[in-house]
Amino acid sequence: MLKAKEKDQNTEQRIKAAAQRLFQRKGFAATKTRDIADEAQINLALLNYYFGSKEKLFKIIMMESIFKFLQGIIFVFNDEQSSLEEKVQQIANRYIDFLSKEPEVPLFVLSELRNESSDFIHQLPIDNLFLDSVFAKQYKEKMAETGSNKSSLMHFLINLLSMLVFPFMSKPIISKIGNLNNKEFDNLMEERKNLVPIWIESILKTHDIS
Amino acid sequence: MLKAKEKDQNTEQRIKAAAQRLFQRKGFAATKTRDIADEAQINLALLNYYFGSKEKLFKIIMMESIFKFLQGIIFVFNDEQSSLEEKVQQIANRYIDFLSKEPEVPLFVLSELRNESSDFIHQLPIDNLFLDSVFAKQYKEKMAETGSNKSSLMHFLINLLSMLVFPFMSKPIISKIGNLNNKEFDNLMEERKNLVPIWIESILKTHDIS
DNA sequence: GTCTATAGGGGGATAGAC
DNA sequence: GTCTATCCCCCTATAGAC
Repeated sequence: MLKAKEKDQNTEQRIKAAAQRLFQRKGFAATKTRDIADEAQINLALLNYYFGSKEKLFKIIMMESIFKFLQGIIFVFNDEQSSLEEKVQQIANRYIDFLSKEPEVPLFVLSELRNESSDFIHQLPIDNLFLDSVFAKQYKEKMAETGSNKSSLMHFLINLLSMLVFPFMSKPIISKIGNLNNKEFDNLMEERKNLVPIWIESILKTHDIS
Repeated sequence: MLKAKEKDQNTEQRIKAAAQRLFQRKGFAATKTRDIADEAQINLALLNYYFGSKEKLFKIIMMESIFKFLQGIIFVFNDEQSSLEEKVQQIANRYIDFLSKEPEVPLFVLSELRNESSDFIHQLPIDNLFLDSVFAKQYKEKMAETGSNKSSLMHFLINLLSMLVFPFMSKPIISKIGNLNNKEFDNLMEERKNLVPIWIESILKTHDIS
């Protein structure tokens, strides 16, 4: 099905939009070029005309998805103006908003990434982007009395991302376990925008990270 | 490659073990029956002889994986003897141990589950298993003063599972961001056995879940 | 740029010998 | 139970007309 705003898009954009939906929903191997052509309502041959091959098209979608996935944090990490607490709130807002719109992205990225043959990860320019970030520096300062090390910093990041991203990935199970319909699930996620920063703060105050 | 202890297994077991490794690592669509036959070092025709079809074999692996994934919590939920805090510690121990051995399970289960056409979820006997559990009852009692509702209970469960499961699913990205080798990553996970229960407790004491 | 037709190969499954 | 040989569909990709 074409979405409303895609009706006047050109062919290339239509193919990309269709490919994104299908790849993200079903993965590379389960998505057939015929499905993409149908979804975009274009002729199958046009996929190769514009993108060369299924794999090339996939790589484009994957790189864009990874970028979106990291976008939520990368730009916030090195903001010199905001405090650590403000950064946490920023990240929470960005991720919940983003994932409410595109909930399939993290599962898509991570499940295609697990195949070690795909070396998307090594291409990413994030080598010490986090460890040397303003975010990490502010964390160390805040934890100076308690004594912080790399482990505690990583736990901090893991906890933040876990609480924001995992619920969207596990939506089917969470909804089933909690007997939630879509609206109830969305409300729960919206609540987490404010709750996660509070919880993260209370974890930091625990001071038992040693 | 055959693992050591599989050398003396019979053919059926070998096929299942190989199928499990490949399905969990690459998913249904990306796994070829020929790959499974090679991995198990058996003749391709034997796969159909024992299991009928690729899909039937897959369903067996999937049901077993889902069971393993839920096993970590289901049996703990309704233990009448242990306190809520003990249950949290139990779940942390079980999940970290299990996921350290079989880290691919959650990503496998969740990525195959997202395809709504697969109705594995509806077959699961977990309808009000959690909401009516001893675990949930104990949570309500503990939170009685603060005032607890279904939302806060679900947030509690989501936080617990997130902090335990997500880091294993995102290992490639976490390792890359934190510049961690496998040993460092494993150590970090082992630390979380004790840390997650502490953090969960400090979140509960926040009393800002409203 | 867009279409039809088809090449070419891969992959699931089975027949039938042993 | 295990093997070889093979069927046949489906999928990606392309040639070539318009």
